[in-house]
Amino acid sequence: MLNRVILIGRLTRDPELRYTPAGVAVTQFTLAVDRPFTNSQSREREADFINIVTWRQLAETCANYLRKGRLTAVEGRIQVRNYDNNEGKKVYVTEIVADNVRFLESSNSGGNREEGAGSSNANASYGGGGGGNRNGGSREQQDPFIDDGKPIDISDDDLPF
Amino acid sequence: MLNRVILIGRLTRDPELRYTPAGVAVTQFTLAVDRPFTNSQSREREADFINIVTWRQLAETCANYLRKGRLTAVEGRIQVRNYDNNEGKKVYVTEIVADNVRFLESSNSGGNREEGAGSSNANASYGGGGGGNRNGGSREQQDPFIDDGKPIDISDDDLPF
Amino acid sequence: MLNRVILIGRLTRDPELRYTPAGVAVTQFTLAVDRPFTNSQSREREADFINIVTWRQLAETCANYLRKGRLTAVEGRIQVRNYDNNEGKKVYVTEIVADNVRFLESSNSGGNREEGAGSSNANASYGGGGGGNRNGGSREQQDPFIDDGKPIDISDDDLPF
Amino acid sequence: MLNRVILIGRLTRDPELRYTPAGVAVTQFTLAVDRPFTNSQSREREADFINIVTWRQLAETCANYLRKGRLTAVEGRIQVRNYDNNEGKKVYVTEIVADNVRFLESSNSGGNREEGAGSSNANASYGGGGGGNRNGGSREQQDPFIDDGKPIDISDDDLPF
DNA sequence: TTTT
DNA sequence: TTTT
Repeated sequence: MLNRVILIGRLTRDPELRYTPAGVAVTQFTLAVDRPFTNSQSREREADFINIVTWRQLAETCANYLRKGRLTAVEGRIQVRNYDNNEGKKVYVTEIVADNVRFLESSNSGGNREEGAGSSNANASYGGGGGGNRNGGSREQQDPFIDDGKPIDISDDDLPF
Repeated sequence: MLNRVILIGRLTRDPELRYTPAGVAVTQFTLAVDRPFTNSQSREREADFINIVTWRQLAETCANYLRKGRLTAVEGRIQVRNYDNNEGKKVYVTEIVADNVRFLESSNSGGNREEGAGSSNANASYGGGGGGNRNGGSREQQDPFIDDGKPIDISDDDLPF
Repeated sequence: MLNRVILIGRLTRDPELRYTPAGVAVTQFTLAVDRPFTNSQSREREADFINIVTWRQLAETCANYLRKGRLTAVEGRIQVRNYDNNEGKKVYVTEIVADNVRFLESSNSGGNREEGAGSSNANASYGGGGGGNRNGGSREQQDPFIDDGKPIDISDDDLPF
Repeated sequence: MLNRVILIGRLTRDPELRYTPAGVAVTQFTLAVDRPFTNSQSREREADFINIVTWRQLAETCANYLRKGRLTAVEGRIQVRNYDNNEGKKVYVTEIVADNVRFLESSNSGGNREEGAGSSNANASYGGGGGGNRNGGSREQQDPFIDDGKPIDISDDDLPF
């Protein structure tokens, strides 16, 4: 009924941009979010590694401007997908479907940047073009990301927008 | 670095209260949170089922007053634990460590209640006793909830408070 | 750069629906949000009274279904407007521009309801019609709500959507 | 009942640290938070200027490490105070009582810094010393900040912690 | 499988 | 494995 998440952390690697068969852009990345306390045994500060998914225009902006190590703010909703793995067992995947991403470090201010040309310090815009950006999402029965690289069996109808 | 989640949904079943070997109260429940859109194929409104964990004083209040079906608001942080399952494979568990829980329905206003005595419409207090309530949490290497019922191998030192 | 507010509280009175000269619906109400602690002197629990503004489709839904006393969740952004009062002094108004409102109590479950016909327990939908709902807002130089009742000098161009 | 705000913006000037007569540290600053859209007339991106208050340990950390222009994340609750001005009129002040502040730019990475010695890139810790940090707050009847500089009439009992 |  |  209400589902809102706000995170600030750093990308663990460069974002991955893909396209559904219907041509919809999807970008995934993982945010390392430091915990507010240190582990009582190791005395070390740990992090949670949280998977982020973005769709459409926002996906392309993220793919263009985010890089490993960059400090980033993400706003979105928690989504729990499930799919059947190769042993026929249900696997649950929790991820944040982002509808707002803020680049807190430009390409020349932080993070490690092995990229050739420095990218601009642009910010992700709210939503995309003419459509709502609140309802990005993916489907239930199958993990669109598990079949790495090959075209995936998703029609436009599967996407809730 | 910043990690905040706010959810409103309904309990899928009664909460489960346990105690660590050191006597720390832990309550778990699942919140069904309706998505803001309907599935484009089935035309049905789906929900995300999100696992919540609470610790200490808040755990006991939740166990006392929450019941299956009750509308509830939860505030907390996303935590990703992992443990090795019986096949030696790493399993990742995502859950919300709540530090604020609001009971939006009292025992006599909604939800289905098969419980004998009606419970009060009390609200969960902020944190507990004399300590901070922001840093509840569980440990990394082992799932404290997988070994259902039997005493579990967690010392007080594992708990970050 | 990022501006997000989530509140749960009760309406202090029935919402007020108006229309700008261009015909855009605006609904205002105030939420009483209990503080998480009691006043250290009076030992009483106090509340913050927070002004909410909604626009367009959401404004009409709120006007139709919300009533004084109802428990309500509001999601939006903080906005600080200012206008010159009749003494030529700048007055600052802080309010929440809501883009998501959840009715936590239907007409027959709580709040005081003097209304004749009971209204349904409908939920506010995300945004409106075909446009983005993220960018509701009001303008800077003049308070559209101060000139109570009479038509107000706002053209459609003033509204950022 | 639930009251949560998360902001990212830049300080409009250096923070101001004061002490109540009882010796409690209070720091105030203003955050300029860019709106997610441009003004439809001026085509310019505007900002909301939002007042932040922090108490105790967090107040001192903010005063030490924040400077004008720095990109900063703030988490807290909205509070509406009121006081009677010199004409006996009630004035309402809305501010964010922060319980978590994140320094997104260190002294050597951004913002304008006229300060002599570079300050460290420390982060505000969660809460302070031995006490809870959730319930910072200020009092209702009088504005502790209006009587600039001179000792102010607040006893410890006025402060809800 | 992880970031600074 | 799911709630209304």
